[in-house]
Amino acid sequence: MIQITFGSASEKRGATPRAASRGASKAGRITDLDALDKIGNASINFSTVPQSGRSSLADIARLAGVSLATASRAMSNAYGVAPSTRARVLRIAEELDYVVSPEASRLARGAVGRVALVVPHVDRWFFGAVVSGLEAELSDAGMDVLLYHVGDADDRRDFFHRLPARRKVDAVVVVAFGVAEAEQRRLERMGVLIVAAGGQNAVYPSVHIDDGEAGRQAMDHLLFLGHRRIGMIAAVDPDEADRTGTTGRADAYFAALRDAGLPVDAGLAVTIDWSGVAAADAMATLLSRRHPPTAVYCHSDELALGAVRTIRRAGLRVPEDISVIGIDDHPLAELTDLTTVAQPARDQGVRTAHLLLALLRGQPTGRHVVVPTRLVIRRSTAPPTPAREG
Amino acid sequence: MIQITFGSASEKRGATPRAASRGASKAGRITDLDALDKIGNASINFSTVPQSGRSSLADIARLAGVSLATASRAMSNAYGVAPSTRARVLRIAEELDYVVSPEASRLARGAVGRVALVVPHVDRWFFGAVVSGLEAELSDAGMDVLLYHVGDADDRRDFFHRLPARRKVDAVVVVAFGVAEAEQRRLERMGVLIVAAGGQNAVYPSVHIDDGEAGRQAMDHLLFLGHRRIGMIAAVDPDEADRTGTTGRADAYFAALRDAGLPVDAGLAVTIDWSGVAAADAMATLLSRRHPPTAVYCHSDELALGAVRTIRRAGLRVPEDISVIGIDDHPLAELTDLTTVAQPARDQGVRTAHLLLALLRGQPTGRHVVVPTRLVIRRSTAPPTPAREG
DNA sequence: CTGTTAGCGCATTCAT
DNA sequence: ATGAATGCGCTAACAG
Repeated sequence: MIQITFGSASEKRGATPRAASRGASKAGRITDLDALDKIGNASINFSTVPQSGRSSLADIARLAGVSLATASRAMSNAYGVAPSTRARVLRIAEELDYVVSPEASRLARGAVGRVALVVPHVDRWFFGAVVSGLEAELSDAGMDVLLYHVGDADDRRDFFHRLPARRKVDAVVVVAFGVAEAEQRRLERMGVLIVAAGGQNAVYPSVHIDDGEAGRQAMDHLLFLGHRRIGMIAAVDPDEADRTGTTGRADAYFAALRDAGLPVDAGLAVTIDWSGVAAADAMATLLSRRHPPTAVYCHSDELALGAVRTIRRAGLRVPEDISVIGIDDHPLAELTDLTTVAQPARDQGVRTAHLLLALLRGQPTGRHVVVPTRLVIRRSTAPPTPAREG
Repeated sequence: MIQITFGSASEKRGATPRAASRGASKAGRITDLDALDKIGNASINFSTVPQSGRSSLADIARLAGVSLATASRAMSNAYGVAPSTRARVLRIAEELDYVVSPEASRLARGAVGRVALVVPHVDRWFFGAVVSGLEAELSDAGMDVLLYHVGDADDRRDFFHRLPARRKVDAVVVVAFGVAEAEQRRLERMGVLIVAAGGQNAVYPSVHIDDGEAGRQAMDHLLFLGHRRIGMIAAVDPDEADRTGTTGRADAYFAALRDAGLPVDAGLAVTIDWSGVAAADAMATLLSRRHPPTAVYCHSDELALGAVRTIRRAGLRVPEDISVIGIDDHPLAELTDLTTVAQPARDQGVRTAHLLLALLRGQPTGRHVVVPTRLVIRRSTAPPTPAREG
């Protein structure tokens, strides 16, 4: 027979039941779900649908003819209960569609099994991808994922003031943003594990790319192609001014120029916030120089696309007249033939989750994971045209 | 009357404490946080950081010289407590950095104050934007937001099998995807409110655009420009075959053609999944026709960008040789000068949250909200070139 | 307005 | 292996 149970308790019980259900569901999804529906109740009418979890452990215990304690053990502990008893309890629970009350369970146990994700922009690709990776691994580990979106400075201030996740989670993941010192202290008052995903953050365990290296790969590619007058469209998060930010991408620009023995033209580096349209404007600025660059290094693909738009509108071609390179390997970079330095986004989320879980379990682990980036050459970069080099 | 409130008690505490802290924060964010940190403890050393919530309501009550009940009331109820008493309790709580235990509170209260977001792709712009809107409104309302990512068919099956959110939430929001009938039955067993965001879903209260109308706007624009041979790159979610899907965008294509008295060339409509690279391939297919279209209507901006890439690689120009239109108004559509039918993404999330909250409070409300779309003309569409009309 | 008293549903000692 | 008894921290009657 199909032997499935749901809810938090069942999640800890080991693989047996789920394996069984998978085995029994070869027939396909729909059929499978239908079969499940038939367990315990045939009627599907909405008003008749038994609301899961309307019964308590006590009910189960009574029906199974065991004590509350035994029922509890049967539901959660791997041993300490006779196999036959356990089976009986589980069956009853199944029939009643019983689910343990997470509130009660957690209250009694003390643990919470939840983690908070603090994200500045869920709607930007990179953040979404990181969150996606985090969610997958964390929920696989049986944890619930709470989402906190701190878009603007107000959200942010409010979050750190109120710490709404306080006492609700075992850990918090700050996704790709720097945390100011004062904010750090607030965070620490939560008394929970803190890790950073996708942002260089020395104070917390973290996984991130090496921004300096990524920038260097972009710049070196441009230099290798023969460009000597390279512009930069740099971005900073307006809220990050005083934080442990990632200036690595900007530093790389100057370092690469210096190492190549090239002069730095202050007029060729413009700093904006992370906005494509701002980048478009910035590109216009660069084109207004007496000697515009033959190539532009942008801190992200989105910025790069903004630059490309302006270049095209000016009647120039990419890459024949001006080369453009970004960082990220945004999905649309492939569609827009943009050369870029790829960073694994989802993977950073996945790894952060692993780091987090290891830390939570007290397993030994490194505090920082650096994931590699790599140059992806497409059609937005090429050697400079002699005519324009002058 | 129904008198429901959500969130942990401390969140409802009224404006007094927060107002006070805000009042003291005129000096700026950092200083402000510093000030907060100083309340109750001066030492910041990590090992000395008082873990918030290590004290219980009982402690507060004792220190404030009141009973547990009064302390509880002071923390959560708006009235029934003498202002002076309440102030005292609140102050003590503040000093001890006390936070109510959500588990205990919810266990005793019965309510949960949480909602689950079920999302197929957090890393795609539209979904991220909807989630962003949902999160903002829901957390403003004091609700916690649980995220469930059901990427592929396996995730999906697993979610509906296990219903991991069972008993953990007051409501679930399915973000932009159809729910098969069998899945509906599973969902309903959760016995909670279900609403749909950003997807046409007749069975649940929902907010969405009119896909047929959106498609019609795109097609009509193309027709108005004079195009007679229009291709379509249609997309369907591979997992959505048997669900209450949105075929509206595809239907609009045929309806528009019919209304314009134009013949339908089966070879000009190709259906793929929601992938830009697949769209690029599809465009190649269209270009391989004996009479390629002079304009292409794509079900999303991402698909449109894929089409544009192929067109350009073929040495043709957009829009001179072939016009391309999408749907969404993805942020990058602006940067890539793509003409499109804009749909409000974040706003759909916001409105869904409002709908959800109203429903939860038992307030009267319509079951379905349709948000408008509008044509955004950029530079990827133009009248057909006579030479190519042949 | 405030204090007393029961639970909320479950996980754990202890016993047996 | 199982049962009885406590307690997790808080809220909601119910008195006073």
